[in-house]
Order: sequence, then C-alpha cells, then structure tokens
Amino acid sequence: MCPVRLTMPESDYPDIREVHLFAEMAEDSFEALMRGAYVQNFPPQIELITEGEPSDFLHVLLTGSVDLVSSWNGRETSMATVRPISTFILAATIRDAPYLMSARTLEKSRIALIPSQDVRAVFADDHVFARAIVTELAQCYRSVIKSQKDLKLRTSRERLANYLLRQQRRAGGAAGFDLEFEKRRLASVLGMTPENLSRAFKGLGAYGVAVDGTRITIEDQQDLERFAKSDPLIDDHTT
Amino acid sequence: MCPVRLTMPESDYPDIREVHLFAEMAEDSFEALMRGAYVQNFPPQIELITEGEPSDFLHVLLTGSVDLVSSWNGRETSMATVRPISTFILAATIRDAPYLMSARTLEKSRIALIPSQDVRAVFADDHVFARAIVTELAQCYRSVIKSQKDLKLRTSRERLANYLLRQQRRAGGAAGFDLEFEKRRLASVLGMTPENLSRAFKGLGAYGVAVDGTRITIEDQQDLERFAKSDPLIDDHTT
DNA sequence: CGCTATGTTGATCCATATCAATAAGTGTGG
DNA sequence: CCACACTTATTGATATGGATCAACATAGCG
Repeated sequence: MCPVRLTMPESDYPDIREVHLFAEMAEDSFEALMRGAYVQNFPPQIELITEGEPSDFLHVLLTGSVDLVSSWNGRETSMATVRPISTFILAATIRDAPYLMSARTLEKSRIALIPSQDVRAVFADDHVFARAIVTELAQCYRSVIKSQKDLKLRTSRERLANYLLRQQRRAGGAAGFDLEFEKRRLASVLGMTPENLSRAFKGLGAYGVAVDGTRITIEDQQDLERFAKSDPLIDDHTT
Repeated sequence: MCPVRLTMPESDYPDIREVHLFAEMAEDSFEALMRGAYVQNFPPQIELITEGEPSDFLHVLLTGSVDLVSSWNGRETSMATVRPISTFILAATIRDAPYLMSARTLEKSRIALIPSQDVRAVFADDHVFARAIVTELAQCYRSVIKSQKDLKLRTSRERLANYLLRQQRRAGGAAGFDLEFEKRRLASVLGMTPENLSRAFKGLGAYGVAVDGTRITIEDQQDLERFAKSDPLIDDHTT
C-alpha cells in the first residue's frame, strides 16, 4: 500500500536534468535541489495530491503518467495529463498556495519530490534557474489560455478534430496513430461526456476519420484540416 | 486619430510603483525600466494589440479599462477585463511570443509601454524584480485555471450566481451594487450569449436576485449562496 | 429628438447531457 | 484457460441547456 520512499539516487540526475526547468542551471544549485529530494514509486490510481491542500513539494514525473483533475459540487473534470519527463504544480509551489487540482497516477509512476522551500531558496540564488522558472510559468499560462480559447470558441466536434490533428503530429504525422489515453478521459479533457465523444467521432467520419478502438486513421487529411481550421494561437502548444 | 506619444513623466512613477510587479524592486532598476518607457493616451474602442502579432512592450494600464478578447473562425470571446493599475500580456513579453489575445480599450485609457527587452534585461539584474515576475505569472496562471474550472464544472446560471457574489464582495459587500461592465461583455466573459444572460438573471430571481439595469440587489444572501456553492478554489482570485 | 447600440422577450433549433440498455474489453481467481 | 465480474465504449431515446433568429423596448448619445 504505502509507496517506498528513498532519497534521490544519482542515477536519476541525468533524467531530471533533461527537464527544461533544470537543464541550464549551475551544477551546484542543481545538487542543492537534489540533496533534499526524494523519489517515490507509486502504483496506478493513487491520489498523489488533493485539491485544496497546501503544497510542500514540487513534483517531477520521471516515468508513468499523471492525471490532473478538479471537482466541484460532485462533478469532476480532467484538466490535463502529465507525461514524463516534466514537472507539475509549479505555480502552487511558487505561491505557497493550496493546490487547485488533484493529481492521480494513471499508471505505475516514478516521481521525484523536491521540497518547495528548496526550490524557492535556489531560485533566489541562481539567475539561470529563476529565468527557467519564469519561462516555464509563462508557457504554462499560455497553454491554459489556449485551452480556454479552445473551450469557448469551438464546439465539441471541432475540439476533437483539432485534438486529433495535434495528436497525429505528436505521433509522427502518419495517417494512422493511437490515442494516448482512454476515451473516457479524453472526453473529460475535451470538456464533454463519453457519449458525446462517441458521437463526435462518428460525426468526423464524414471528414475521413476512421476509429478502431484506440487506433485512429485519418483517411482524408485535407478534408479534416479544412473542417478543423487549426490555429497556432490555439493548437500549437510549443510557444 | 493617432494617440499622443510621450516619454514617461515622472509624475506617473508613483502610480506604477503601486503595481505589485514593480513595488519592491530596487530604485535604480525601476528607473532603468522607466527611462525606456512611454505613456500614451488612447480613445475608447481602440485596438491596442492584435492577436498573433509579436509582442514588443509590456503594457501597464494606468487609467481606463481594457478588454482582452480572442477570436477564431469568425467567433469572438472576451477572455478578461483589465482594470487599473495592472499590467497585461506579461507572458507573451517574457516568452517573446505572439499575443494570444487582442486588447481593446473600453474607455479612454492611459497606458504605459515598457519595451520588452528592458523588462528582460532588468529581470536578469534584479532578484527582487525576478521574484515579482514569477509571483505575478504564477498568480495569472492560477487565475486562468480557476476560470477554466468555472467553465467546465458549472452551468451558465451557476457561473452568473458566483460572479455576482464575487462582484458583490469587490463592491464592498452590501446587498446592492453595480455591475462593473455592460451585460453584453459580461455574457461573453461568462461564456454565454447576451440572451442567455438575460434569462440566467431571470432564473436567479427565484433565489432573490433583483436586477434593474446595471443595479443588482441581492435580497436573500443565504439563498443565493446556497445555490451558488462558491468555492475558494474557483472563486477566490487573490491567491 | 431621433439614431444606433444594447437589452429583453418569445419562438424555435441545435448541441450536448442524461438515462438506459447492450456490447466489448480487461483483469482476476479458480 | 475459462468463467466471472467489472469497467469502458457504443447506441438509442429523451430531456435540457443554451444558441439562434426575430421582434420589440430601451437607453445612451450626437
């Protein structure tokens, strides 16, 4: 039940260094961060953090995947999915404020926990790290704004079409590719019900989208693109 | 037509200093920022910045008000309203990336423009300023997340009820208060049509909300609160 | 004082949610 | 390896929130 807790083995250092946030910082500030850090292995479906609780650690997902969800009045929605290697809940850590989302492992996951106070201390000391944090936060902010535009300006079918095109790119650009997670959660991420997602998929059949389980094939790229009207100011999640 | 452009008069310094972002920084880095800055006066309904364009200046709204809107495929939505004294489009400035939203004056507005490169230069030089930027960005990020939760987890009537309670607080907490902007735009901010907003107001009549033009009176505070189910993790925009 | 933009109301349509039933996987223990 | 339970996906029927269209009222504003 209880996950194993151990101090960070040095073998993990290179992986963590790959994360933008830590890539450029001075070696000794990096090690200062690592000294206080832990690594834990979690089974699937474990609630790592709970909405509303105070934030003590910056989390770095090393392997596995984590779902960020929010709820209100008995309803729940998936806000984002974290994939390795990246950090999550940086903003709460920085502001020393309660989490706005809960985090739950989807698969068996390996996660590094860096005490928030260490992050803040090294931040004050290392310009390069400070700059990296600013860049990261600005990026996160812009990501949510894009997602908000997606929600407010598009119908669910349009959101799905654009999601498929984004996912296709990420998967390498071939006509056929796999959905990265189950439809149930995809529906929640896109802000709709599973039933509605099923129907949206069927509706996109008219534009050459074929679905077989988690396997998607885009039979007429142009037609789907004409329908989706992708916009870098909404769909490009790299800037 | 063309607004008057002048270098920043020193009389504006104290106002700008009031903004969190600039409040704590060293005097000489503050002045370094101000030296390159301009102040402009704009008439109402002027498009200050346009979605998709590169960002060259950090904007500080001194007086007036500014609407941030996004559009796609002929549709448009209001993302936020900026009120004095605060900055906007910080994230785009930091990332040196295109604006995700357009900005349009609502009233006659006085706006300071600080060259983005100066912001980045002073950032590298002044720890305190760097910390302030991080705090500000984290706050902006959390604000959008809250707004996203509001959108995904609540019906339009629930969003309106909670908006009214927030606005009531900001106005001082009395039962009667005024809407801060026209209903047309309020509808857009809340993610609905003007017609639907009208009906949502009528629907809230059952919970003791009386509307007369822009004047709102909450006749039964408890009843509305029971309906609204406000949640600090969505509705408290101070943390 | 009229003009134009904004707000309201009603009728209708459409997108999406909900409820219900079934089918198809997926994993578990015997 | 199969049988069982359990979750997920699909499909249909229906309800409802919200959008759209149209008419009218109203309020600012030149």
